[in-house]
Amino acid sequence: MLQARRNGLPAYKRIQEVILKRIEKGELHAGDPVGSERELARAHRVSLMTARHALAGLERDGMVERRPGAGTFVAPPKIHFNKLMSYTEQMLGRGMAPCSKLLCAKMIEKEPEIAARLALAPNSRMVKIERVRQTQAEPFAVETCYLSADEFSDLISMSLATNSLFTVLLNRYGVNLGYADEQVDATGADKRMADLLAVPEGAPLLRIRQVIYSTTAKPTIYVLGLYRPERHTLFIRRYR
Amino acid sequence: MLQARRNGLPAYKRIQEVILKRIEKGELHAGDPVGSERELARAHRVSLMTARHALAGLERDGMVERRPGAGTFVAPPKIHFNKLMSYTEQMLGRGMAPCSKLLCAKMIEKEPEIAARLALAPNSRMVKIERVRQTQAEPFAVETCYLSADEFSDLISMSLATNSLFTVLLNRYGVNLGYADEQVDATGADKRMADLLAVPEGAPLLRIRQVIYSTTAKPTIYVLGLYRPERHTLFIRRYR
DNA sequence: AAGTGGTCTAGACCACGGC
DNA sequence: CCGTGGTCTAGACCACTTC
Repeated sequence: MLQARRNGLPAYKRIQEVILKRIEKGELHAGDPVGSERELARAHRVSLMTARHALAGLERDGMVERRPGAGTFVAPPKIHFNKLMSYTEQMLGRGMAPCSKLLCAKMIEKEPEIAARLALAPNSRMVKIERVRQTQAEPFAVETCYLSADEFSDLISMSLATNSLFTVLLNRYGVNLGYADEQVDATGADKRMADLLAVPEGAPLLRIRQVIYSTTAKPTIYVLGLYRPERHTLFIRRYR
Repeated sequence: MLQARRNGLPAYKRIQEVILKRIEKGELHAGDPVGSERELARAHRVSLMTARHALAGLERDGMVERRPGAGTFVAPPKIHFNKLMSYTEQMLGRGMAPCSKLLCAKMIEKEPEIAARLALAPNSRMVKIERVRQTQAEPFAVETCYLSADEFSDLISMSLATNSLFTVLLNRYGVNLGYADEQVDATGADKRMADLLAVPEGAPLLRIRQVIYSTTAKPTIYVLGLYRPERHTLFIRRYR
């Protein structure tokens, strides 16, 4: 019969999308059976192996659980550990309104240490964007982003107060972000930070240095974040 | 022909093991082709789908990279991000000698907040183990572990100065640790910590609270760690 | 053009779970 | 017992990369 490939999609992906949509719509809840391999194969008129491939993929993504001899069931909603999310996404995920104040958006050069983090030549021009993150009127973080000026020159003129940097990068430049390496430690607030974050000078702050890579493994953004510990905790899950 | 299942192993796992062993032995290096699906199928006398299944599994585990139209190649050795490792394992992995000083190992009770982290009744008895971690003579962390006294009562009499807690748990109690949830923030050193870590009072410290779960998802150890930031940085990789 | 991975078929037997 | 997922066969066509 050969794959019909309506939608241009492989059969196994079509099956996955049907199941995902049913979960999304609320037709299927955690613990509900999603249908056996044989059922799905019959319903979608594909072979067993193809239905199986579809379910195996969903299991790998943590969407379903397969229990030998029993069936395949919708997995309980996962807490997203170790996920790379923009500030906007993080806030919305917690049901809060993202709110930040732009401190500066300008060109810099001769910052060889920062350039090195982005794998650029030592004296490369870079865009620097500094923002205070806040909940209501209370500041809880200062985040400073650096990007290559060559690639993202007109970023400084964009409305980053209202748009997520991630979104701008994707829509304006077609850059998809893939993963990030973070370096976490603690430091004391200097005078300026103390002022911006409304804490005493020398107060302990959580410092996160983050290099965000595109899906093509190119270092794209360097972020230096300083967080008030009583207002921001980092959650990590480690696996054996 | 039916699967012969010598070794009692499925064919695809046998194929995986053969490849993994060749990498381990140094016969195959990063970038080397591991053989095409068709080659492997012929060599192991299995069908294409089975050889394919073997390679797909290795790819999921990050051991090989598959490039359509080109072939399947040994993946570059991966840095172990977000891995749950004992202090001993971490030190050995960096080529350093693990060294720690036991401050106390005793029974406690009436610590409802800690008991709650381990999903125990509020007034449960627990084992408390407090250790200073150091490189040479320089202290860089204080780690305090809590475990259920019911299950691990004779832990206090064991030689934790020489043995990894992870190892003791596995060998003595048959407990296999699976994953951990960490909560990271910053705090200031109180008088006692300042003393133990040889820093000024109020100095910023990285604080990591960790609940370590067994492979059966049972909360087993609660660890409170305080780290000197200039001597200890946390590395995390986040994925999109 | 030859070879590779990606998708797919239409069957098969096995071990295991729940009734 | 019957249905489930887990493994496997012996073929096939497609899109792609490499030469």
